Amino acid sequence: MQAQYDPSTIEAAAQRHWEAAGTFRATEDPSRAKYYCLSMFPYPSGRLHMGHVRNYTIGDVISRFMRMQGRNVLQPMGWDAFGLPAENAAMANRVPPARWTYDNIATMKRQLKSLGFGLDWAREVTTCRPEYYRWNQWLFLRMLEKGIAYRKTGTVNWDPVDQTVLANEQVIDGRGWRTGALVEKREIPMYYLGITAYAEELLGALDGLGGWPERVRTMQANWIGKSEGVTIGFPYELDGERRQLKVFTTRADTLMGATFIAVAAEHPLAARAAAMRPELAAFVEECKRGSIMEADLATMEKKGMATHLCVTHPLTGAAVPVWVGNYVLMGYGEGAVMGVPGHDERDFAFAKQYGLPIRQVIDVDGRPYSSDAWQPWYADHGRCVASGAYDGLDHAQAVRAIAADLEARGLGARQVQWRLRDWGISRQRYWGCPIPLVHCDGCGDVPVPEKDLPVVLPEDLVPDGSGNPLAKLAAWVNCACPKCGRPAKRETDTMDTFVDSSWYFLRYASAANDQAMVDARVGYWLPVDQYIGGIEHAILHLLYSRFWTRVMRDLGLVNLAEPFQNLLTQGMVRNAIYFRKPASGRVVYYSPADVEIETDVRGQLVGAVLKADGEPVESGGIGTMSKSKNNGVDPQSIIDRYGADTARLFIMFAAPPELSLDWSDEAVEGAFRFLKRLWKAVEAHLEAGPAPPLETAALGAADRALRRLAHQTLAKVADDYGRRRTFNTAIAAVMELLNAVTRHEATSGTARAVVHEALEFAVLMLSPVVPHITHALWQELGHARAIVDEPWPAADPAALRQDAVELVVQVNGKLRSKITVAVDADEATVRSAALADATTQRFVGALSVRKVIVVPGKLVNVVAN
RNA sequence: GCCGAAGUGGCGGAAUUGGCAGACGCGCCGGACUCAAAAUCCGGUUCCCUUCGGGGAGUGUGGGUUCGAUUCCCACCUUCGGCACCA
Repeated sequence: MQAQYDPSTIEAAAQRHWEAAGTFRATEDPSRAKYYCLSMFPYPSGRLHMGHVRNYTIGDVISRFMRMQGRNVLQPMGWDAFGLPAENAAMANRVPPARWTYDNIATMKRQLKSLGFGLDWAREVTTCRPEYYRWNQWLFLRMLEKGIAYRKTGTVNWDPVDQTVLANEQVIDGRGWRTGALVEKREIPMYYLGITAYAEELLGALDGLGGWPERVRTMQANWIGKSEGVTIGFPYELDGERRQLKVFTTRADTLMGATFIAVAAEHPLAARAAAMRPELAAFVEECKRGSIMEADLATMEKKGMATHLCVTHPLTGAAVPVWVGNYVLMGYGEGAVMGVPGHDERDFAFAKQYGLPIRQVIDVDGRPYSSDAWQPWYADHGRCVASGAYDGLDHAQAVRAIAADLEARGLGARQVQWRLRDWGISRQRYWGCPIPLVHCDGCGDVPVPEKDLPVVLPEDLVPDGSGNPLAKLAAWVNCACPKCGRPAKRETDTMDTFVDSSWYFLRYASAANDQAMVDARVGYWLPVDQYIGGIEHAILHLLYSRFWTRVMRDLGLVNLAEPFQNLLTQGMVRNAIYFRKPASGRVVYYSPADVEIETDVRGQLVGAVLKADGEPVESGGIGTMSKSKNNGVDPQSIIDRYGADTARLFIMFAAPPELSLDWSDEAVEGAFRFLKRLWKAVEAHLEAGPAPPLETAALGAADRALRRLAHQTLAKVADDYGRRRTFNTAIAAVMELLNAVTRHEATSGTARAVVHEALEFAVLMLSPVVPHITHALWQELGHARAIVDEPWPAADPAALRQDAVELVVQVNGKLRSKITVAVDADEATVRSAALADATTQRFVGALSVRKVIVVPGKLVNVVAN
């Protein structure tokens, strides 16, 4: 056996074996229990980053562990290959997005292989290939037929200089990223998918997703945002016609306190009033500028302007002024809200600013109300006051009574409102799946017939930042109308890339089928048993996938509603941030690899200097690895230097998967050191010659203790991998076992036999995390079968047996002593043993014992005073 | 702003159902080996006090429940993730 651990040769050998044996090729086998382990597929951005390594290592550990548990494992991989970064790269390098994307895929695939992930590459999916996205188009047309997909206008960011639509991330401080021009909002026709029709089901089914983190279910529930309230009509007359201005509210009990109405800038009534007053028109225009992002809308200064129109209060008949408010969203509810300054904080601030009346109509436990300053309890539920017939009613009673009265007059109805909006999928971008429609002057929007699918995206265009290059390609745009045959134009919008990722997990199970989107194999593999990905996808991607799967169910294509049975959301990978801020000019960030840390004698950080010039740099704390902060670590550099196993071990050991993980060069070194120690421990054991067979009856106390630890560790590690998913504690437990093995006096034959068993267990238990070194060590330990095909070993109950157990003794809750009692000692025996203990007595002293609490197998607490 | 998390030694973290706070690893200190260094191995390492037996404090802050709280409850502070055209 090699005395030195040499990762590069053993990793190449292990990978060759898996490749040659087709180890990870998954085949449907109804006689075996399947396990579908899915990691979120990457966007091919260039090279793998540490977030990918973390994601895929977690998936690979689970896959390999489940394989050892006897499951028929499917672990596929693919590429989320459409998207904006490819267009940005195209502009920067004048290379078509397709070339850039395919080159990146080749690089990243090589990297994934070098990390030793057990992936079934025969099922690889690439979303920018026509054989994949043709099914996006096909299903979109089915949705159009069913009315699930439909057309309406939507708001986009418009760059007036480049004459192009901007993504939110291309808008920086309200200006276009390339031109610096002030961004405008613009209404354009788009295609939407009716996810709101599924809102009730998507919300209700969350309860059944016990394998998902509670926080993700809560976030989804809040996102869907079911609120039960009342739609209220405020009557008014316009052009001699009686109309109603509708608002939605969950606080109909405060209707008597409504002193104004605020409408969105895009509301028809605002447009109508603006036509008569230039200053209002200017204000409406101002509101239409600026961000379409909710975070910006929520934090911007609340502004308004009177329309000088009034509507009638539906209960009192009083005139209520209508204002335009920049904080009212056209997309939510009716695009208008009733202003109740007395009991809503935002309305209160608005009323104060514009001198609108503030009225108390809810009493909370008789607390004194003053309209001078807002108090948080003003928004609490209470009883109606100054509300005429409704005085004295509580929240629920008042809502019911007011809704009934409004309904009787035809001025309102109880209604369920959703925060969730329909999913706009049109993108005015080139590098995406073409929306299969043709615009004909005579026939309107005509779907491309199924026989003409796919509508293939040309792959050789280079975008220049001004508009969509597809629109400039006459040969592609101009076509014949499928209905009347006359000249027509293709739709140049492409689909949101979330469409691609909403069903790729189904395609893996139906790989290479060119006749259908999905086939019967979905029935065997789905649902996904374990899905792993970043917490940043907790809402959108997961919600869209749940929706899309239901649509396919309703179209009779699949027989399931929930695609992901268990979900693990992994945390971010972070690293230190260092920078200098020159007196003039921009902040410069330095890679932590180029910075020398200075510590005091306790190891506490006192300063940092740049290696290049020895001058100090400032510390910016710790943040997510990113290009902008220059604090990323290229996984390739770790693989090249230490091997894939060290990279995998470090990343799994440094933190539990759900928490963010802080990079540490020293800890990587530590992981490498552990693997060297493991190698050396096996080598030293084998050097001493073959170990005799294990004779359990002949073991001494020390041998029995080591054997017990080895068998206990088997159960602990299986629980950590399989149930708790705390890979860090699993690895720590094997480290403890290895520490015990190396400390063990292994001179006798029986001792060597126990050590041999413990080493085999350690190697088997580590094999999901570090598959290459354990592949080699397993061979060295004398096994012909590859370790990847070995089952998880069974613990021997006899090895776990224990006669005596140590208990903690507390006096008044403080640890004071320890006693050893027989494992089956009854409570009275334990109690008297604790009280008889000399150290316990010293602390009890003259105090009288009030109570003795015995927790079997754990502790005794003596309460005395 | 709204929604969701997380705060424990010098650092990453452990404590699984309310029961020994700090497992495991990093760093640091001391020692062995070496001409020397690296590598490796051994020992120590929460803080404060100590007559070296031990004693006291301690899990972001402030309160509460309990024989017992890192764990449960209330309020607050800080940091991080998402907010619909980044993926």
